[in-house]
Amino acid sequence: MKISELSRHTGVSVASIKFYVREGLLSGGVPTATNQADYGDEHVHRLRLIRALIDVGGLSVARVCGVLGAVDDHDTSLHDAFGEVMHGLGEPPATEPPERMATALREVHAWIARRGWMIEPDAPAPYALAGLISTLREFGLPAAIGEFDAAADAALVIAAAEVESARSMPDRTAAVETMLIGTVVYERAFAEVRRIVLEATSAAANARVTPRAPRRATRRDAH
Amino acid sequence: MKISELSRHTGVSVASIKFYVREGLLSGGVPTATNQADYGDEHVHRLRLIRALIDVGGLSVARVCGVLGAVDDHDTSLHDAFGEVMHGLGEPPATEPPERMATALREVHAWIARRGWMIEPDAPAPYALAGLISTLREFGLPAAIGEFDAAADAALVIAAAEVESARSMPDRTAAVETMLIGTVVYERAFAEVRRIVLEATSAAANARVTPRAPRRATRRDAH
DNA sequence: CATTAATGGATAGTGTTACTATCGACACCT
DNA sequence: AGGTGTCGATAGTAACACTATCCATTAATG
Repeated sequence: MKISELSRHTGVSVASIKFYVREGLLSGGVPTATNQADYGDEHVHRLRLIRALIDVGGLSVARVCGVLGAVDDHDTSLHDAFGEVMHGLGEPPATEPPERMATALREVHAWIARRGWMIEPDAPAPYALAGLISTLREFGLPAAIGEFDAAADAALVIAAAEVESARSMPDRTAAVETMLIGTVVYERAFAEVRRIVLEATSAAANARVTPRAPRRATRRDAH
Repeated sequence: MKISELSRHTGVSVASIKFYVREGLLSGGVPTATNQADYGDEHVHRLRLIRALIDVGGLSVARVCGVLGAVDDHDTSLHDAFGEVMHGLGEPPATEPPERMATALREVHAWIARRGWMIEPDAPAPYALAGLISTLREFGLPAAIGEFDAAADAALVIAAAEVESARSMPDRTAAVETMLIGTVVYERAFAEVRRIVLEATSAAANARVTPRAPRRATRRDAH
């Protein structure tokens, strides 16, 4: 496959493909002459993965580069590679005053222990969650940790399915990629589900207050 | 309060505050002289809101401007303002070939109908969800719509609490702001919960395969 | 076989975003 | 009186993600 065909198959411009190769996200094609190289299905696949990470996950090119580095490093186990990936997906440390969220952080850790989960001590997610909880409280929302139990249960089911999908993959790379794409895409999917639910809830609450007679003119209807 | 004090209270540089005022995100202080203006608590609050939208929600300054415009427009109801906000939070339309995700879109709409939700027909979330589902399938993950039922139930509980919090606010602006901050921050919090769960699940699956005797040398331990 | 189009590799340029720095005139504070 | 703070305006900057151009070479086409 020539680079122009790779471009057409993936919808990524030739110039961008060259850019990704330069940046080390994508390996170059196999050279068949001084000015000719051959690209295969693995390039198509990798390119799709890159675009999903950038478009869906909102990662920077540099971040994608790091994450894919962990994917390609065959010396790490599936779980370790996945840990790397999780670490790479997280925001850079918030550099926030950690004492402001010390209470929330204790709650989060207690919650994790209560649920019996094993989390690496330097995982960024608990810190991030604690920061978010204290932000919510700052804005007057109560935000008890128990609110997340139902969300965690929902996530557990999907996570188990994802891990199962990944483990059933033919090779390690495919497994890591599956975890990766699952993490990024399901994460956004959860967010979209939440938005749908939120809109429905808001509409329902609105209907309760302004009940079932939409034809009755209000001040706003006239504007 | 002088601008330098406002800066110290919020951790936002004076130059950035000036920039936000220029861009219309933040109103200027009340001028007390040619070169003096007075800032109040509402500026502190607004600035925190802006930073939360940018840092937590990942919105661009332009997006924040639009969203805050809806917040400040007193001619829209709480629900309508919230709809504006949801619309403003979404990604710009994916410009993806919609036929590729037609199946997923039908499933999403059927699911929404089945759950009895009222969603505005031009809401971006269902399209986004459909796009994500077809991306998942493209990568070999089954992604049935029913997988999201548990997540939706979990979101429902929190959404109801959020709407309740918002409706109990003293004024409309505070209510919209509460919805806004809730949407953005809970969304990220859900994502972090998911990451914690995913890591725990991965660790548990790993432990099952390589059980409780980490000292037993494997091929990989030696590398 | 001549011509046109495409390729690889290299380097330089572009548009956007989110600030940041500087400036001059003026004002507050001690 | 003088040093710092401030306003409003304008210009500059750093990062990012491409995009454009160049050239020697080679594939594809008539």
